[in-house]
Amino acid sequence: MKILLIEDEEKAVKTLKKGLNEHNIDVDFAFDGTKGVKMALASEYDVIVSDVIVPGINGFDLTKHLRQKGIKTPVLLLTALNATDDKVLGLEVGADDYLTKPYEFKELLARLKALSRRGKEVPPPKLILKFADTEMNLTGKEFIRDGKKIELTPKEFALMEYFIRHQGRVISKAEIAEKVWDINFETTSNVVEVYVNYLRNKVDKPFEKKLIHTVFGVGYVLKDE
Amino acid sequence: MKILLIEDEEKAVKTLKKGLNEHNIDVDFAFDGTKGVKMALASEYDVIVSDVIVPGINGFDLTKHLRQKGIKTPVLLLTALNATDDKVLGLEVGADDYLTKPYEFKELLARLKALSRRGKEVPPPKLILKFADTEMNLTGKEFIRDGKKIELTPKEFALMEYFIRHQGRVISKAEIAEKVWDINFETTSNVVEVYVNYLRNKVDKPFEKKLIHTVFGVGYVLKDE
DNA sequence: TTTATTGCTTAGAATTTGCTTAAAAATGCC
DNA sequence: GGCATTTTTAAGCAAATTCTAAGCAATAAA
Repeated sequence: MKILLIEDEEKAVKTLKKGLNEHNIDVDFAFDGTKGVKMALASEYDVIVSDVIVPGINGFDLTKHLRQKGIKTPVLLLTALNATDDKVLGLEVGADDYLTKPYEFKELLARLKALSRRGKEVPPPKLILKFADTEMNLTGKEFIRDGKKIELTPKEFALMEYFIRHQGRVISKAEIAEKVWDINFETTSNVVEVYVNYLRNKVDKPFEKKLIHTVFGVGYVLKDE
Repeated sequence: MKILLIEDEEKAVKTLKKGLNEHNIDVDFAFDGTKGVKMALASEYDVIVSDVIVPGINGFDLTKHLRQKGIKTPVLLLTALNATDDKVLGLEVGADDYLTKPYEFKELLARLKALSRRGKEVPPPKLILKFADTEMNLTGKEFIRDGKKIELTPKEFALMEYFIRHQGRVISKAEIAEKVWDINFETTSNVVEVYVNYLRNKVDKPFEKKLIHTVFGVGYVLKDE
């Protein structure tokens, strides 16, 4: 196992490093948050352990930062405070566990093992929908056509997903409004048309084959013709 | 959207209710499983969210119970950290999704939306009318003769549908005007004639056999002769 | 054969429906 | 709170459909 330790008390680092090494755990360390973020981005760790109060970026912000960058490595925060609010904040921010000082080395070890196991858990099954030469990753919100990634906004993505889930069937604008926009009443809005237009610009225009077809007076169909 | 939340931690309920309400989601809640089942049977929800460990009936048994009663509302179970076995059991029992605590509110929201959408999906019954060598798909507004697809405008389609539904019977122009155009009074308009002409051009002209026949002074018949 | 009636065909005017664009409003992020 | 992005609204334009009207063709009765 390999962990990243972010801690500014030199003595603590030394003790921990020694203790952990004895249990076959490699330890990289950083003395401040800024350095810590850089290291976390640079290499893969099983767990990141950070004191909440360190120079530069503090533990909370560090966690937030990493999560925003898409780093999902489990984070264990260490703090002297036993404030419940801090714990809540820590978890909100994306940390996975919390340990208040002073703690027993055994406890730290146990949690590290648990977190490491968790990090290695098989990621939840990737939900992927496919249609013609397109592919959409529902968990990653990624849409690809002909190998090229296409950036879609959330609404565009939801609309495309609805199309793919009902490929080959003609879908009325009212149905789309209801299922994708949650509009249950008659509406004069033309959002659906606007978004179909947006989708076409991104998904169809750059390609030879068109996938979204209009059925006049009825709605739209997604088909490969 | 309206969900049922079964959770015994009062604080969690409060937080969730507030957060969900902000996203336009109505929340009913029950503090124990027994009450939860009763409520689920009494009203319709888009999604049921239940902690696995609640007083009375637990999340698994609750799901099983509801499924036995024929309730198909999607169920999202909340389980404690690292309980991989729980996941498997939950899904076997008929739950639709699981979320391990601690979870991000965003994630919960995303899954609720996904589940709500799934619950509302109803496989559309394909309505197809057939006559002679023609076939019409009422949901897709597709008309086919002799394997060849023929594009019809909405009015043309409606007229053809009326013909097929009354195949073999002589239909007066007044009847067509009333049933297809919603014209209930005497009219001097010749729309019906015009549209029969349009239909003939598309449906009969390119083929040997004619299907639409004029009965002079009376009306039209659809027959295969 | 003539004539009145009924039906057919056609062009284009009127209407409806869909597309596109820009800007305003709302949302989310630092 | 300001900024960037996303979503919605609104209006004008384009395309397709629907309808009207007029002339022509077919039919039936005289």
